[in-house]
Amino acid sequence: MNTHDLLTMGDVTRRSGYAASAVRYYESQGLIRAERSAGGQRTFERSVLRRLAFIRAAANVGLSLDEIKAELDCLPDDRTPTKADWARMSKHWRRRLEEQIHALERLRDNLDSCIGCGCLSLQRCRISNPDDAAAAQSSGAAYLPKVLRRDPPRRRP
Amino acid sequence: MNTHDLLTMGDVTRRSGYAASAVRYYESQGLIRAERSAGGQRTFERSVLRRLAFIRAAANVGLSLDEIKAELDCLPDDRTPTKADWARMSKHWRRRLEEQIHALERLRDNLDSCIGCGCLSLQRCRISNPDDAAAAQSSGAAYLPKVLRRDPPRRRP
DNA sequence: ATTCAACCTAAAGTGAACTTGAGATCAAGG
DNA sequence: CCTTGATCTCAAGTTCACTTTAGGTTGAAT
Repeated sequence: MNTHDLLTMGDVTRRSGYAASAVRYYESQGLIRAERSAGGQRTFERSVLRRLAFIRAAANVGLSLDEIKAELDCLPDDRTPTKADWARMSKHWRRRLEEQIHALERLRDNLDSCIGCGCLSLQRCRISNPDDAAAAQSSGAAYLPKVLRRDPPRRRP
Repeated sequence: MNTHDLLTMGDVTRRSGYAASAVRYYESQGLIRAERSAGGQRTFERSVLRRLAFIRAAANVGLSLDEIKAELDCLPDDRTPTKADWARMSKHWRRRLEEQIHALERLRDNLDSCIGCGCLSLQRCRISNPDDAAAAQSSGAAYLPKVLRRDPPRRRP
């Protein structure tokens, strides 16, 4: 560990939990920045740890690296983020989180009601038999909460 | 649309919302089954729509195709699933859904408390500054809910 | 001075989940 | 019969988010 306020790659991997290859990749994609020592080795400012933590959390919320980069780009890395910066970003996240939570809750509740409804044959239960609804309406899988619906193919982050 | 009770590829793509290539892929992976017409074209039983809806929902819950296949393999496709079949599978899902929901809620609440806590500089707030906690403890990103933590590298579906 | 872990780069590889392309065949209407 | 649109197969390509490999350099400790 470096007592100086610049971090080595080793410091960063140990403290962020990311592999060096991932850290280098994030740098190559412009998500984090690194200076170089005389010999060409990376040196990081402490703030990179915050950015990496942010990246992990955002990825967990389901943002793609491109989206994360877009968010980070609004956060000038030469100054400490202000409350306004943070609030702006979190509004974004929060909406996403809430959507995910509600979508999952709806899905869960549909499961519950299906089990509870006694529709043994699964013939008329909406969740188990969405094809009829689809045939009647035209769009397939209509019972799925919108946020979770991956329309035609998945776009997978 | 076919009035017969066997479906063509076109019926299936229209009614499931999946692309033909995806349907063929799922067949190749053993997630769904198809008979063949004299000329070699696929014909599907209606139940394939249920399976496809199941696949989409399960994928949305975050199951990989392998996991989905494992679940589907417990569902004999020659008979209508019983309540027991369904209950068994849903127990699996439900736990997963609940974990995801709780994890997201915890993340959201952390965001809230961070915004509410007035830590303008983000210097001492745990969510914005997990590096200090990490340094003190040793494991990085300790504030992330366990289910969401993607430890070293991502496991990405 | 030597050693050796820690770093570096560039390019290629990985796995999941599909999609695309090429070229051939099928099925149904006119 | 002919045309047209739907399908077929098989191989190869795509995207994402990294990791692995190979081979060379750095820098702190002995």
